[in-house]
Amino acid sequence: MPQLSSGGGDDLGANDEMISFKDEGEQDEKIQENAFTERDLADLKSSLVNESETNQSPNAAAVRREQQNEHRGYQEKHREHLDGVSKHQDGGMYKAYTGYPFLMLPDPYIPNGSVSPSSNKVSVVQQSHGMHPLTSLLPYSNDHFNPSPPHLPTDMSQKGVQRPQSQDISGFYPLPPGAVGQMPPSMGWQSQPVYPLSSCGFRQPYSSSLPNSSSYPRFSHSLMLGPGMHPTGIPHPAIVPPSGKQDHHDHYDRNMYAKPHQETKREKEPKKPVIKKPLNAFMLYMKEMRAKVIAECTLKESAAINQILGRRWHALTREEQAKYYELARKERQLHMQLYPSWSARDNYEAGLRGGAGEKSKADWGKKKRRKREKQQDSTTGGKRSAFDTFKEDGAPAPLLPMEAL
DNA sequence: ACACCTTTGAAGACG
DNA sequence: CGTCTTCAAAGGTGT
Repeated sequence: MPQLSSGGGDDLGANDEMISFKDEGEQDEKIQENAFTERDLADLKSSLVNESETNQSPNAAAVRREQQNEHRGYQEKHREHLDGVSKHQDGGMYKAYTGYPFLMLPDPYIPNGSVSPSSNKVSVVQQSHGMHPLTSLLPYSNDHFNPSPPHLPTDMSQKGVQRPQSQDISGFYPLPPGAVGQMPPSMGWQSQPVYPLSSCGFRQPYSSSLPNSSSYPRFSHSLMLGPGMHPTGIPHPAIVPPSGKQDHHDHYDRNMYAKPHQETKREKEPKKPVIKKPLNAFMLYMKEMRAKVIAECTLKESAAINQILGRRWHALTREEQAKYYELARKERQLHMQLYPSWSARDNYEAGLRGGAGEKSKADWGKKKRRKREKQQDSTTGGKRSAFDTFKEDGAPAPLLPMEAL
């Protein structure tokens, strides 16, 4: 991933977060050492963006309003952050984190898991069109976010490391090879509770006193047989019909099972189902928070919403982000177990985006060329970011975090 | 009908 | 090994 400044001063908290998850031991010290500095840089950059960024989109005003609100909140958070840093340097939070991978989440899916059904407090801001099944793993209440000592085999995401059938994962998704279809109903892809969206008061939505998720309707996967079905018989959100562009109502949305017209269309074109990439931490965050932002900011345009979400992501504390990184890690593990032979490259070649099925190589090349041209416009040479947006808007270019120091 | 926009992160490709 | 590229989601907008 292109970084504004690679090396010593990581510009964004997200990246060093990943380092903290991925590396053990030696990284630990570095991270504790740099915990404040890096975060501070991220804060600095974020505040720069909030203060000066302008937006050319039709929703620029709303985005700016959001920025201002966020910035106010951010300043408060920044004060708290100082306390947090001292905690980290005491060997608290990050000591516990360095043992990546770790599982600190209570398991709402395991019938006899560590969390009783009554304590299955899963606070989910439900989108109108579905919820990622793993999102329910998020213990949004900080009370439940309790980093525990790692008890997983070390870094399963490392290449060359054999993918273990980790107990943790098999607990979530008891999927021994060849027996993956025996997922207990409580562990199937379920519909998620629908909680009312907040108003623009921007309250913290993650109350720990949430209704028992068992009181919400569930759909056992036996009801979900359909195009999004893994060959093993397990429906998985990563599988989408090859009809091209993904239905905006998620493939794991219960509504997908009530679209016979699409069904007939698929029957006409029986193609190999497409296995999508597992969602990363930010994607999971977006999925969860999108509805909230829409409600608060009365925005609908995804591009604008994503800008806001990007800023909010950076405004999150490490602890808050860690929830999503952990969730994403589980997502990847699950994905690896369900589709061991899948590679992200499969979807590169399929040319899924926009997808009327497979794209010709010429189209694919065109797209690549366009992207290259676009990136050449950017002085950073990397992907556009909120930071880049500034520069295009003619505002004086902000100092890069390192330059600001 | 479909590409684009916009975000971050993961992973593959490539020099 | 470092950098670049693509794709995950989303839905309004533009062609």
